[in-house]
This record gives sequence, structure tokens and C-alpha cells, in this order.
Amino acid sequence: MSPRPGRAIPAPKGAGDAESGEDALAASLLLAWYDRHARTLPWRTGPKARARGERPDPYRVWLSEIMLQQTGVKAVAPYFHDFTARWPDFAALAAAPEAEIMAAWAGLGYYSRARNLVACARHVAGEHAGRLPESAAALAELPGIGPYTAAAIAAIAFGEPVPAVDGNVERVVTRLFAIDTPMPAGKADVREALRPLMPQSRPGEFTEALMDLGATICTPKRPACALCPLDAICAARARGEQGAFPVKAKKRARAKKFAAAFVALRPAGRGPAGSGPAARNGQILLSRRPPKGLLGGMAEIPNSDWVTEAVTGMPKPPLAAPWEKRGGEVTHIFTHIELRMTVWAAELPADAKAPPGFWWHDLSDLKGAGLPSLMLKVVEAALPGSSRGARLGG
DNA sequence: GAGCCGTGGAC
DNA sequence: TGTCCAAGGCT
Repeated sequence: MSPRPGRAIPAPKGAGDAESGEDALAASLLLAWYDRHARTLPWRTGPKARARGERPDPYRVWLSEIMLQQTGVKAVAPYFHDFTARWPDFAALAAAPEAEIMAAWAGLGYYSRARNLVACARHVAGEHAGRLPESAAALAELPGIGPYTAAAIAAIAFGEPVPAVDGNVERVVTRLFAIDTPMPAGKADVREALRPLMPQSRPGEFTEALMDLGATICTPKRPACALCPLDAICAARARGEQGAFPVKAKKRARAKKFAAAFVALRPAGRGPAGSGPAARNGQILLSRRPPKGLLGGMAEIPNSDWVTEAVTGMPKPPLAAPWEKRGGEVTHIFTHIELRMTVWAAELPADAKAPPGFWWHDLSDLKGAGLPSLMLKVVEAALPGSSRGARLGG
């Protein structure tokens, strides 16, 4: 049960202990590698500027860390640019309407992050004069900031030598020390194994180095051990068992669910009648999901209850109209649900009123509607081509 | 501790 | 086609 079976002699943990020789070596090797191979990312301060004493903007570090929770760098980058351009600091973000921020987050997923982002920004702006607290312990009190994010911000933005264990670090460290405690319980072992490695001088860069190593060299499949700075001291590598770490439990199968979506359209209220298919210049009926739960707080295409059996007829629509099945079926995969939505559409008169809680939105500004990806798929199925310009992953 | 909570890319 | 996974947090 030792957290570090790969080490021959456990390091003493007494107060004031210097790093063990092996720990210091590992940290030194990793930082030297980072100096040559650090990824350049929009929210970072690179090794050269760091050496001049510069630190990254805590607001940008915080924003990036929230966006990067369970989300790849490639997906985050355009959202990060958009957010920092529109809201450059805590005060600006705190002053923005929540619906606007939710719409800007649309497509990035895990929408509770956006709600917590707003709550956190307002708390920091209101209670902390627009500045983040600097310790991991204090950061962890803020909404949307858990153990990992608190440690990452504290280390990267404020220089606190605390171990931040994300998926990358988990993989690197379980392999380095051959830690075989199954996740997520084993995360505590990873944290304790990492703690004595944390360099006092460059904890932020050390944290970034672990993540870069995990993202580019110590990958889940086919790790590039020949290029790894820790190759010679890696316990899993010595055994030839890199693929065995980290140990994880199997995931449950996804539940299948069925529903119907209702794409209600009305022509533009004024101006010349459009030539060709009038719908793309018209409006679409939207509603808002309950504040919590799946897609909580997001705009949506009106839709039926989600049930476990295939839908045969037409469920109750949001308003009376000549509904027709159009665009077949949309399949969308969530983390734990596979959803199949049949798409119904109807053209309404230009003066059709939106029922209470619903509103009409211009199809020419579909992106501004802030629809999550599932709902964009529904629109695309009903009106091919209409979502051009929206973020649809193509 | 375990389930819930998005999305898109890689293999 | 199915599976895993990505800088996790909340309940």
C-alpha cells in the first residue's frame, strides 16, 4: 500500500527536510525539459519572461483553469480569446449579465462552470476588491474552484508550492512511482508522492511542466518514453508496464433516451418578402431550461420530456401549429446519456405570439441565441445551412 | 464514494 | 462503431 513502491528508500518527511536526492533530480530534469519544450499558451507566461520575474495575470489563469476542466486546449482557445476580449478582468465579468455569459459559453459544455464563473467573478469583485485570494486553501472556498483548480492557480499565479493533480499529473506520477491504487481514491497517493518534489523556486512552472509532459510525452496510449526526461527514473518504464497506469474502474454503460424537438418558425416581421426559403430570414421559437441539471440555464429548442422508450406519435408541442416531421432524427451523446430526438417543424404566421416563457429569435443571429450543441444539431436538421456561422464544430 | 454534468477528437 | 479521454466540481 506504499504510495511509492518504485522508490527503494522512502524519503524522510521531517520538518525542514531538504528534498531527497531522487526527488530533486526528478524536479531538476523536468524543469530543464520545460525550459526547452514548454507549450506556448495564451494564458501563460513563458520560461524566459518568468526568469525576468514576470507572472501570468491571475484573472487569465483562473479563467483558463475553469475552461480547461475536462476540456481540451484546442476547444478552449477560441472561447478564451472571446472572453478575455469582451471581459478583460473580474470587474468587467462581474458586471456582465449572466445570460450573456451563458450564451458566450454555449458549445463548451459543462454549463454549471459558466454559472459558477459568474458567481465567482461577482464574489471576487464584490468581496475581494477584484483580486483573487492567493492561497490554495482560500481559493478552494470560491464557487467552481475545487482541490485541483485551487492548487493550480495558487502555484501558477501566486507561486505556492502545492501539488495540483489533474488527469495529466495523475498519469505521469502513477507511472513514475508505479502507484497502483485505483482512481479516484489513488489521487491522494499521487498528491502525497508529488508533494516532496515541488520545488520552492518554480512551483508554477513545475506544475505546467507536469501537465505538458502528460499532454505531449506521457500520453494515455503509446507514450513517447524515448523522449521523456524522466525515462531513466520511471518505475513503470523500468517494468515495461507504462500502459498499466493509472489504474481505473470501468465506466457504466450509457442510458438511451428519446424525445421530440419542435422547431417553430415565423417569417420576418417586416421588410421585403425573402426570395427562396423564407425560414432562414425569419425567427425561431426558443425557451430556457431549468437553472440546474442537464444543460441547466441554457437556451433551447422547445422539446418534450426525455423518456426511455422510443416515441411513436407526436408529444405535446409548445403551441398549436401544423407540425410536420422534418429532418429525421438527431442523435447526441452526452457523458451518461445517448439521446435520440425526432425533429418536428411548423411555419407560423408573422404575427404568431410566443407563449409565456418562450421568445422569438432571429435566425440570422443564431450564434447569439447561445444554443448548446445538441440544439444546434436540431436546427441544422430542420433547416440545413441555417446554422452557418454558429459554432458547430466544423 | 458514486452519480451527474457536454463536447469533440483520436484511435 | 465503440471506447476513451481532456487542466474536475458539485451534491
